[in-house]
Amino acid sequence: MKPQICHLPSDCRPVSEILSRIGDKWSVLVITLLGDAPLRFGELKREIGGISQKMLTATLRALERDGFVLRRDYGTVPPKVEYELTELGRDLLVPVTALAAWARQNQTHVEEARRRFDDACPERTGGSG
Amino acid sequence: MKPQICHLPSDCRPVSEILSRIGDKWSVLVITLLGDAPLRFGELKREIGGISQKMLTATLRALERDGFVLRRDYGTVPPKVEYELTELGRDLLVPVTALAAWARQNQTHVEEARRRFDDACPERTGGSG
DNA sequence: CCGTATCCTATCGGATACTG
DNA sequence: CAGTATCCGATAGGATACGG
Repeated sequence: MKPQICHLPSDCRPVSEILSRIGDKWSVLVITLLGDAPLRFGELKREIGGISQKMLTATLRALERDGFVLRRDYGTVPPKVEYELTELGRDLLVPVTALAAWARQNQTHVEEARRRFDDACPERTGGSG
Repeated sequence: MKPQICHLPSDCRPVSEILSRIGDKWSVLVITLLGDAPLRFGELKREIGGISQKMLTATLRALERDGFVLRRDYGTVPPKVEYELTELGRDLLVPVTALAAWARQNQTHVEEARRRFDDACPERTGGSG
């Protein structure tokens, strides 16, 4: 997810960067789960229940690359790999948790707004006013 | 833009929902700009500088639908349409701003982590080999 | 058990042309 | 100026098969 060109004050670039990263699909989910406790690959997959190996791997790789997640390979047979949040990851968890709290608190407002919009929309979408 | 099925505790669903919405591409940018002042369509487009009409329209529609943005059509010729944050939108601005602040503060840490990762596993970064 | 590679589809998102 | 419709490339992401 390239952050595209941006002519705005310094606010936009890092924010779009982070948002594109953690807002991608499963990242917040993974971060939240790992914020609770370190988990193995399979445990994460089972907990999430709906993610493909490919996406879980990609998500973890990206998170690891960004320094949010630490991959701990025990090098055993059968393989055992544990993932845990780094300090940066736990740090990120704070504003993410705040956003999560907001989302839970205002969830119904958003849903109502959507219903209102969808109800008003078909009569409006043709013209303005 | 579906949030997919999710078997997790109540945390994940609304968060993924919100994150998928505002983390999509331009939404945070638009919200941040409108958080400063109401703006017309063309002003937004010029300020962002890199967004297409299609995407700006889509982004604003989605934001309007979710109740974050109010579309004010003056019904004049030539057309004049102003967009501003609703109360819900301004409310959302709070955790988003917090995340933005975090992003700015930790931007270098992330970049360093990426460099470290790319330096440590050059053969894995590309994915194809 | 922990991945990787490939295929395939849906969506994202830009460029462009057109309307009112 | 504000917005829509269409075409097109790029990417996200699931299903599956294969490998250590």
